[in-house]
Amino acid sequence: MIKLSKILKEQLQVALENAFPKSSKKICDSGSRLDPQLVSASKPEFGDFQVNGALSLAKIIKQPPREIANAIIEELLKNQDFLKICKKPEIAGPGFINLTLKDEIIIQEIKNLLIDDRLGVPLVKEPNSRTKVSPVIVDFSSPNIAKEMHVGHLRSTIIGDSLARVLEFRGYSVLRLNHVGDWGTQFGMLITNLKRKAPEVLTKPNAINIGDLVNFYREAKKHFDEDKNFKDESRNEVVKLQNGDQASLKAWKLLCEQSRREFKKIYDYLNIKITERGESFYNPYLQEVVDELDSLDLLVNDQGAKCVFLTDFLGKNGKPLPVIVQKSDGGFNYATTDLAAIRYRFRTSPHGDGACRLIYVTDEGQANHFAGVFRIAKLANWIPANAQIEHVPFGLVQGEDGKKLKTRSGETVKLRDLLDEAVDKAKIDLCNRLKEECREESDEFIENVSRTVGLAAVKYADLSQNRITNYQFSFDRMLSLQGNTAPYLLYALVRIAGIARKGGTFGKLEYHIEFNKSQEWELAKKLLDFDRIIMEVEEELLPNRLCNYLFELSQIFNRFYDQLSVLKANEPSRSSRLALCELTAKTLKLGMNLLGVSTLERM
RNA sequence: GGGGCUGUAGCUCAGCCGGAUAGAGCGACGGUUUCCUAAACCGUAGGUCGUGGGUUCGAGUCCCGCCAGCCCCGCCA
Repeated sequence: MIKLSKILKEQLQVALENAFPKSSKKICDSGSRLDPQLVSASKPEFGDFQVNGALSLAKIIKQPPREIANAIIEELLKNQDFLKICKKPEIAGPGFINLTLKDEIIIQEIKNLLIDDRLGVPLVKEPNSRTKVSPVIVDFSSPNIAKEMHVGHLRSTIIGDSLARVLEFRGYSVLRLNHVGDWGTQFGMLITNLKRKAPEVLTKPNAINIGDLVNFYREAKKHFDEDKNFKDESRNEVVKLQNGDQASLKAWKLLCEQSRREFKKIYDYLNIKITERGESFYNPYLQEVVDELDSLDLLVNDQGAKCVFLTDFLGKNGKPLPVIVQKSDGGFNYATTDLAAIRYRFRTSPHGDGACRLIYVTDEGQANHFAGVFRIAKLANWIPANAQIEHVPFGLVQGEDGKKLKTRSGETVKLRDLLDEAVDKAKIDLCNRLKEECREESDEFIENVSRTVGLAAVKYADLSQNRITNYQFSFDRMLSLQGNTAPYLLYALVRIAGIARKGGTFGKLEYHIEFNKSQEWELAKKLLDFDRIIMEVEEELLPNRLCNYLFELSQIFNRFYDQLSVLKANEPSRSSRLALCELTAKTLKLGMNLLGVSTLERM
């Protein structure tokens, strides 16, 4: 319905300018236009849209709001195009104008959506366009090599994937980057341990697996902390690695490959596509970054470390915040890598990605770090004028006690274990219900349903909450069959699939549609709102807006389903209701797909 | 000390660029099944939007102060 609301906005604008030419000209001369403030109605009894502009314009125009509203309406009534779209506008309250769409317009819109795979969501570029659209980069997930993924990676992975999906659907070319921790001092001890414990892995491929590797990490850490010789050797190993020693590089590569294989299992399980480009990728650019900052006179040598002091960010004691880009030992740190990454990602090919928008999905704790790094990138002129760079922060995953989520024994929860537990619980619920309902289903059905429900529950629970706040993780709540949960949405879809199985025909070419019940109108109007929501998610990068919409849609559908029969209705209601079912299913499927959630026909 | 985020019903949370009488879900209480999956639907109860000011036709929303919780603040990421 965004097309319609654009048309209405333009008509209102014209009406406003015709009604108040003097004020309008004044505003126009100052470079803007009078804003009618058209928004969707806050309540059904106010119609479909409300115009708030008359209230705030009262001061500028120097007339009471209701008079202004009246004048706007008079102008609107002269416009034949407007009269085709809306019923007679009404003034309400202190000066709101309520607009209600004509029935035939809504029905026409529903028909349009039924044959539109994009459900009204515009493409950012034409499919045939030859001009290359610069990519949007979504930087998300980013686990560390040689460690297992844990809860800490959950939100970034799920939210990042969903945002990437929405941007892709809008037609952007999206580069999903996994900025894995594949470089740094920890590799010294890992390689040392590897060389001591299992020298054969350097000659034979695939001689270790991640389970061992994780133990290796623990072991290495222990030796490093306790054994002085080991420590020295590790430090030496870091230097060898950085200097490109062949054996060390081989060991490093092996570690990365093994890790990568293990990460891929999780991404495949979650149906998430991501391209690995670790920190090490930017190694060749680190010195350039420091040199360039130096040539711009941004660097200060402080206690041996090269720092950029940010005068508009205050650190301790009210002094400018220092950001270290080269340590006193000559090494680089994460700020340097992040700067090199920003520089590379915005630079044009072949020396960069040529991105137009850069999105970082990390926890809120890194807000300061990114603010500082972004500021330096701006000072160094690495961010093109039209480009956007954004940190998309999210809150902590907490247990039901409100503290950081841990296992019963107090350890970090492994991502794989968490997903398995969700699927197991979904399976138990499913089997109980099958028993109660005396249903017989194949093992394959049970496995598929429990996996889909379990993973959907985990993803949806995370996405359905405003990402900025801390998120209280609860298997019971997310798997609950009531409320704003994945199973509730999946169930609405299953009900529609049931109608299709028992005689409903979807995918017609011609639709004859007539509505005469409030439940039909309410559902129809909700369906028209999908495109607006997607645009909003793209702009605000808040997937919970989409979840909210899908939940409300499911609620409205369930009411419709409960109170009106579809297959047993007489024509033309039967066909009209079938059309609503079809469009509801399309909308739910597309919406959940954009959340990265798979759907089911039966459950 | 400086900075960021958060504070809305018993619990978990929505709340759009400031807009009409602040919304869901869970939990509680009451009701609905010859019918397309009742995993649903309908109804009742529940609020000083942390707090004190300010801005204005209008503030949960914007600005300032305060309180509480979490996080960050030079060689980890």
